[in-house]
Amino acid sequence: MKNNEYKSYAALFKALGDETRLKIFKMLSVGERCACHLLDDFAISQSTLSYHMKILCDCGLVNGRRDGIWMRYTINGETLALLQEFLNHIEPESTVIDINCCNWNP
Amino acid sequence: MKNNEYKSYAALFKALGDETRLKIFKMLSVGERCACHLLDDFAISQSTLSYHMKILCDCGLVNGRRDGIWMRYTINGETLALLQEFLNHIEPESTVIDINCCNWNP
DNA sequence: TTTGCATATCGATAACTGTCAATGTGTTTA
DNA sequence: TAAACACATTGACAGTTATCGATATGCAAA
Repeated sequence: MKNNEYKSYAALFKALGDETRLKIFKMLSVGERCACHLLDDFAISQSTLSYHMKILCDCGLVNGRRDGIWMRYTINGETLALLQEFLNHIEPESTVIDINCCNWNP
Repeated sequence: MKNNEYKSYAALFKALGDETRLKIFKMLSVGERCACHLLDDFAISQSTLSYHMKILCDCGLVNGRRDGIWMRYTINGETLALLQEFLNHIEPESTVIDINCCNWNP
């Protein structure tokens, strides 16, 4: 994994690191949803919702499409798969000791 | 999933939403590592590393143990598994249309 | 083409974040 | 016990973030 790719993955985690956005993302997992209905589910203003949707879309986790006067949002499965893969590839080897650490003497 | 659990999961995502912390977490996946060696790998001050380790430990993603004058860190596999499970359970149903949305007329 | 609706953008603002240097705390060794 | 070392905490500060109200933009129906 190239070094600067961490920045991209960090952006994905950060996007989901806000409670409101995480709930929105989870809601989208059951299917396409329009902004007006998302707005009904949260005690936030319309401009704030738009701000959060922009963050989710900009990082690639969510796709938005215009349908007349409405915006309809869906999860971008490819980006989600990338993130799942990244996380699933982390397997903690808790038994491995850092034998090179400082003056480690077993 | 209870409503307030989103706050906990958001905290986990947020913890990994910083490039430095994400790299640290990935490094720990190969085994236990002490703070002094982590410090060598980043161009940050000792106090900043301590700040990041506190965030990773507080949310439960990382365990720290004192070993003499050193702190040795490992990934908390249980919390990681929870996060993996959360993310893996999100399966985008892109074909599902929000038929209840506004005045949808197919 | 004017009006009305849904959404995006802008400007302001309070709160939070990441960073450092300085200092405090806990542990080991001389 | 004193000194040295590793790490944590504190205070300060610049940058970022989440939020809102107001305004702009884009679309559709009248």
